[in-house]
This record gives sequence, C-alpha cells and structure tokens, in this order.
Amino acid sequence: MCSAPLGGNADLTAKARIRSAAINLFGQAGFARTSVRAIAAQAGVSPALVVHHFGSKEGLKQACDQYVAGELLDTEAAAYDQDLLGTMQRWLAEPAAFAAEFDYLSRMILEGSETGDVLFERLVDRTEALLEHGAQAGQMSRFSDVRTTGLLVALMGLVPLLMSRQVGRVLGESGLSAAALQKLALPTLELLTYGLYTGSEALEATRAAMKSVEP
Amino acid sequence: MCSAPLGGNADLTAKARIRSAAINLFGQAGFARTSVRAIAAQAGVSPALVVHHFGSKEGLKQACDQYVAGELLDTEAAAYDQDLLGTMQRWLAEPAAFAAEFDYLSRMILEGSETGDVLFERLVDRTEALLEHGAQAGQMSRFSDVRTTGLLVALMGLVPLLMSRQVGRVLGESGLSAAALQKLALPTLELLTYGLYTGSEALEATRAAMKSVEP
DNA sequence: CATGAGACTGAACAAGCGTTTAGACTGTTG
DNA sequence: CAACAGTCTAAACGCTTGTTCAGTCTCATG
Repeated sequence: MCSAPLGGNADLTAKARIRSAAINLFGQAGFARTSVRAIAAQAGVSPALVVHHFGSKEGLKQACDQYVAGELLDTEAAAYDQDLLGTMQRWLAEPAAFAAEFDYLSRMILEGSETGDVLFERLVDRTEALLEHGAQAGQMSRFSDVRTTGLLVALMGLVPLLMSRQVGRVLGESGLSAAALQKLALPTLELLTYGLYTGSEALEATRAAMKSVEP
Repeated sequence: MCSAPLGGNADLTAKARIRSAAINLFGQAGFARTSVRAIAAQAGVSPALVVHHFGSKEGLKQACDQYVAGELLDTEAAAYDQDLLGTMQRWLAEPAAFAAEFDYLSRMILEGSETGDVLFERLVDRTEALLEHGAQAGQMSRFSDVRTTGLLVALMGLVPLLMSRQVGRVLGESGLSAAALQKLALPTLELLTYGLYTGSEALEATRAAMKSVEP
C-alpha cells in the first residue's frame, strides 16, 4: 500500500500529511496567520479534505495539540522524571527533527490553548515535586513557597524555547540552535548555583517591605 | 471644541482615540485577530478614518509600537537606572492604568516586531550593565559570561509579564494582578539570593560535559 | 465671500477566508 | 454484479478582511 518515501513524508496517509503540515505552519506563523488553503497546499491536498478529516480548522488545531502533547509526553515523560540536566542534554544531542514540534509547543503555550495550559500546569507540578525531592536530599535550597518557586523554575526552563527568536538574536545565533543552547547551559547553571546576589540585603529589604504592606 | 469626557477618553483627538483603541485591542487579542473595523468601532469612528490617519493597519501598528515604547521609556527610563526592586515596587503600587500598555508591550515582544526586538535588546544591555556594576560593588556574583547571564536575568524579569495568563492560573489569580506580583516577589528574591542548588555538583558536571564536547 | 486644506463618512471594491455541496473515484462487502 | 462506505476534488457559497473612492462638512486663510 505504501509507496517509497518521497521528499520527507509523501508515504504518509493524507490525514497524517495534513496534520504534519499544520504543525509546521502553525508553529512557524501561528494559528490565525495560517490558512486552511496553505495547509492543504503543503500537504498536496484539497482544502475540502482538511474539513472532511478534521471537521474544521479549530478541530485540526485540537488534533495537532493532542498529537504534539502525546508525542512529547510519550517520548519524554520517562526521561523527565530524572533531572533537568539530562533532559537538556538529550535536546542538545537531538537533531532538528523535533524542531517543528517544539515550535508548535511554543505556540500552544503562548497562544491560548487549553491543552497548552494543562501541559504547562503539569510541568509546574513536576518541577515542584522535583524541588521538594531535591530539598529532602539536601541538594537544593529550601524555599518559603515551593509552589511559586516551582513556577519560577519551570518558567526559567521554558523561556528560551518560548523566546527563541530573541535569544538567538542576542547570542548571535539563528533561533534556538544547538550552539545557542550550549551557550545558555553554563550561565544557567551558574545562576542557579551561586544565585545573583552575594548577600541577603535585597531579600531582607523585600521581606520588610512586604510585612509593612500586609501585616 | 472638546465636550465633557465621556467613558474614559471621549475628549481625545480622533487620531489619539484610534491609537488608544488599537493598543487595547491589539494587546488583548493580538494583531492578526484584531480587525480595523473593531478598532474603528471602539474609537467611535469610521474604518476609513483609520486608514486616513495611519495609512494602513501595518502603519497603525508601527505608530502604536512607537507610542508605547516612547511612553514606557520616557516614564520608566530614569527609574530603570536604579535597581530591579525599585521598578517592581513602582509597578506594584501602580494601578491598572498602565495595564493596556503592558499587554501591548507583551504582544510586541512575543509577536515579531522590530521595535519590540530593539526594546528587548536594550533591556538586555541595561541588565548586563547592572550585573557588571553589581559585581564591582561586591553585591552580585561574578559570572563567566556576563552577556548571556544578562540575557537570562532579563528574561527572568520579563517572563511573568509575557506569560501573565499562565502565572495567574497557577497562582489562583486572574492575570498578572497586584496580588500575583506580590506572591511572586519573595520567591524570586529567594531564588536569586540562595540559588537553586546547595552545592556545585550540577555546575561542575555541566562544565565537564561541555569541555569533553568542545576541547 | 471665495478657496483650499484637512477631518470625516457611507458605500463599495477585490481578495481571501472557512466552509458546504455535489459528485467522481476507489476498494470492500453482500 | 450491485450496493455501500470511505477518500478526495472542483466549484461555489456567504462572510470578513483591508483598502479605496467620491463626496460632505468644517474651519482657517486669501
């Protein structure tokens, strides 16, 4: 049934080809800026077939959401229970095969998607658990508000992906390339190890300010 | 000529009213999802007048970019040369008057805008200078790559604004309210003071891994 | 008063959008 | 063979989009 692969994914089902094209284009330009016709053209298919398989453009989006979420969770879920470092190194070693999925994931989180929000909340949960585990093992600091700290650490890990364009621009790379990630790794670890401030004056000042506002 | 103010800004020029409406709607829904007709309607004006004053929708966007950038730079530039803490407290004390401008700024940075990119690069520059100054004064740690560390710290300061929806959701607030910012302040300072890791094992492991890759 | 410039609008334009419809073509099942 | 179910397309639908055009109104200037 399946002929020889031509130009990447010509051997896929038309439905899969549409979804793949949608992930590519949605990831590059966003949902609103991408037309059903453009997706159909890239998939080598008529616009009507998109609707036939996915009901509507919105239905296609939700199918892509579910697919990418499943893809990234199934392949990364086990690895994620280890540490941040190991996951980052896996991404460093990975070629640009997952690039489109990561671009789409970024759009999912930035544009309002229920699946993206749930995914993000799960990431915060995991980070929070990681903080508690690290604190009990004595490897990580103890914080007054583990939930909010988990949120902050999760954001810190995610933000290079979400702002890959600006990160690439500042580092002199194009987007979030392997070289850019490499430049990011050491400073991130330094910041997380030594902290930014040498003393606790700024922290104490904030504590005092907050107590005076809400006693 | 100007009658009594009705509903906020009925006393403004039509041109200013259009720009104000555009900042509101672009900030809420993004550039692509906002129509010229919707902007004209909110400004109490015909769609043709928008084109008459700004040339095109793209021209209106650039005018908004320039206005918001100027507004935030003129009022905040002097304050920004102090420290991050002071600026954050100013925002905490501010009412929701600047909320629309901040929403628009967020869109400017997330969607591809040249003005937004330049603004971001300037923020990184300032943060980098702040790090060098803090290190010389002995208040901040010394880092191996000041530029990249400046990028990271700038990102960390910006990310709650860019992801206000998710932050609000996790913290049980609606968006980046004053209460949400208050919940964020102490954990942020804790993280920047104590760091995440108690020891330097993770940092050394990364250093070793990077040297083995690129000797 | 006449003239011209600018603010402003209603109506219409062409283009693109997501979606629908009717039907052709395939392969499978009774 | 006949009937069905699924895949797929060409054409067109109604709607929204950004923009243009012709013309009105107001007001300052000569």
